[in-house]
Amino acid sequence: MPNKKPVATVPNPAQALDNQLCFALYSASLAMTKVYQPLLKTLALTYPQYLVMLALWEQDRVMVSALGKRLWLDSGTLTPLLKRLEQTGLVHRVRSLEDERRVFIVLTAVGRALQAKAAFIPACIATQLACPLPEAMALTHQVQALRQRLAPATALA
Amino acid sequence: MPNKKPVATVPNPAQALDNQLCFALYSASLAMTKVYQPLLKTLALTYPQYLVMLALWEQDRVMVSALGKRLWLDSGTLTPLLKRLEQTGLVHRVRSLEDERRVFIVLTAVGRALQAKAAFIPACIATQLACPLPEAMALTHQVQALRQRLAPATALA
DNA sequence: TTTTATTAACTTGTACACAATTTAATTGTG
DNA sequence: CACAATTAAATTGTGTACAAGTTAATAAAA
Repeated sequence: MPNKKPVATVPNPAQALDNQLCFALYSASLAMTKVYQPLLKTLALTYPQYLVMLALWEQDRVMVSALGKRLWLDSGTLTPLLKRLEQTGLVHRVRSLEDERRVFIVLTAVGRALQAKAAFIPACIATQLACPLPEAMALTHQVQALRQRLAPATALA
Repeated sequence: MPNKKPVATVPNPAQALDNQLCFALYSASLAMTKVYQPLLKTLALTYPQYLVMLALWEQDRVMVSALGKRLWLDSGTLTPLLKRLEQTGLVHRVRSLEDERRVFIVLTAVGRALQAKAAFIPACIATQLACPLPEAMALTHQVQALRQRLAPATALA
């Protein structure tokens, strides 16, 4: 074992890990994923796939790029994910005839039916959050507002 | 092109994407990463590597598992990341002589010196957040509290 | 109307995350 | 001491994320 003691280097609070909003978001988001995972396993969905399905249950027959805009993800992420959803029979990927660059994502009957099977999840999560609904909603709005403020800094298109 | 119109399926607000705290966190965290990225590029660090360095600047000469506890990450994630940091000369990975299962992570001189070079980042981010500091701190605490509530649900050890 | 520019999706390569398993070392127990 | 149980890190395999570049199709401009 190294024979020196642990070294605390800094007194710069701006660099303290626990003062980083980014780290709070990052670790909370990962922790959230882990809470969803056992529930999603029963549906054979990954967490990002679940988000895609939530978006499609609201509106399907959308272009890959529209889905990306909704989820803040690019085609490099979505294309392989959507191919997996197609392979598991939840969506169809339909090339547009009018404009063959476009691919529309359409729910299959199975994909649409999955919505009812997934309906138990929000309540289940709410229980595990141990957080009053108004408080959870307020936090959701604050985080959405933050994302909105970050968007112009990152959007290139 | 599919000749049917877009289909809005559901009136279940619990399944609405914009009501999901998980999605707010997920997308905000990814957006945050994109804001950091051009800054971190000047330091040749990825975003998770930056978080590891923040942790090590607070305290180095720590076991991989201790670092994992601090960052909520497991050895499957950290081991390859730390090997990359070792290759770029920022840390040493020192196998303990007392207990050869353990690996201590120790900053190199270069790794320690990087802290000063990274000191500009928090202020730069704060500017782009366009968010008053007290508000950002309050949000940080709320998200940390949420993570804390999620932890018992996910912790297995 | 050729040419140029733009667009949409896809592909490639790198780096996470993490479940599940493996390896090796240490500890605990009889 | 033997030996089962535990521990720490590493490995393997799958699935994101995304930058950068490609391909093919459409739109715009000369």
